[in-house]
Amino acid sequence: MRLELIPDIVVGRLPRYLQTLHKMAGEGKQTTSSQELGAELGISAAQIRKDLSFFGGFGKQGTGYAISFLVERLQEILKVNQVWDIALVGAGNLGKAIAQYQGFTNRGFRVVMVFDNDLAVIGTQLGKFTVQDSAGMLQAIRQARVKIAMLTVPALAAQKVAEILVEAGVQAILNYSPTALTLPDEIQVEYIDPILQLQHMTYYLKA
Amino acid sequence: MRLELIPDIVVGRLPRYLQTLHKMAGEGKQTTSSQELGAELGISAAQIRKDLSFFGGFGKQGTGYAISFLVERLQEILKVNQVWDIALVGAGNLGKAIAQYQGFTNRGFRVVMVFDNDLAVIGTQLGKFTVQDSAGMLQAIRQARVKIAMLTVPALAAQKVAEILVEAGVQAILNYSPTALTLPDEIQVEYIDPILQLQHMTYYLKA
DNA sequence: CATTGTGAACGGGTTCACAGCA
DNA sequence: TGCTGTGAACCCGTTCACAATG
Repeated sequence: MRLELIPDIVVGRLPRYLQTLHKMAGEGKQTTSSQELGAELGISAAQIRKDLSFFGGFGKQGTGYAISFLVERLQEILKVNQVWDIALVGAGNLGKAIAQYQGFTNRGFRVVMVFDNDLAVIGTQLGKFTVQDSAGMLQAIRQARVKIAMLTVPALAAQKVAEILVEAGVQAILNYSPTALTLPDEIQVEYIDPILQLQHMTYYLKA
Repeated sequence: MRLELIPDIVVGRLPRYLQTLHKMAGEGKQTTSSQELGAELGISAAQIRKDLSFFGGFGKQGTGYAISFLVERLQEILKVNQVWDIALVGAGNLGKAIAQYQGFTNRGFRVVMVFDNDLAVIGTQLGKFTVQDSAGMLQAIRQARVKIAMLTVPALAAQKVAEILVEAGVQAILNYSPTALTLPDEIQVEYIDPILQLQHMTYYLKA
């Protein structure tokens, strides 16, 4: 369910703005303009101004936007001015890679638990995590009040696992399994499937 | 560059149709309707019919679409009725996971070479690949006429590596690095960045 | 004087509704 | 009768253009 006081497509662009602003800040820039930000992202200046104006007048005529100020506003809007705990389900190759990924920190997220149902994997150490038995997943997630999960299980298991996650109180799922999930409207679901994106590109390739 | 005889947004939905049709075929179904397919994907029936009609009349009034026939047509349209070779650049945690991923086969893709610039990794075995020195990347890709690359290198290296890939003749890049790439218009680029998708979802979460 | 914020114009994607056909 | 294919209507996101302002 995405209640649309603000168009969802606008919300979807905000993280990209934030990403580029972080990069600019890292380069020591203090200020930017809708023009400059747009050029970096391949988005029109007018669109960036309009998107930001949904949330308030963050800029100054003549000078543009103060980067650090805009970063703070966007973090507030996206609710990433806090750290969200994430449960990772599926400790296969991909799950292992994600569990060890360092890039979540400082962007509002951290993995706090890893589950699998494979006896050969349960109990093994994965970075700083011990892989837990997914039999106890519902309880563990509910108790820790984790609201976000990443799903890296085989396609056939995804729907079932997702339903358990929802029952455990998870409100947002990032699904790496190549399957569309059917879940209640109020659950946020995003998909990552490299094959879909590759196939999109091959359409445009010369044989 | 995406020349628009067919709207790009339509092309982007075709892989999803294909994915669901594959699943239906695997369940033994022979036929489906725009209604049924749409329900599965959360897309309106009218939209599916209109999308498909850009490419031809694939259905039959009264009965719907023959799944195997539609799968073949979509594979043709997306040019995945062949196997595309992929070069993987970056043999870190994520690159390793992708190199060993079994899901590309039968969807039109296979990884054929893996590169890295880290001396500690070059020469090591990664599934059935030996990690090659990225110093020889340009030559190797050019010689093998590889047209698609996946990028799993650190953000700061991504732009530079992408430029080498383009020089080597790569026409499509799937970029897992959290950076926007600036490349010639005719190069296809798609991005995978879990943080952008997580931040999109947190907007809708209750604190 | 550069650049924002925004109402109005525009364009294109989605939905509607129905004719056509197995 | 059931479902496709499609022109027309509709809706919504993007671009335009300019007044406002530091």
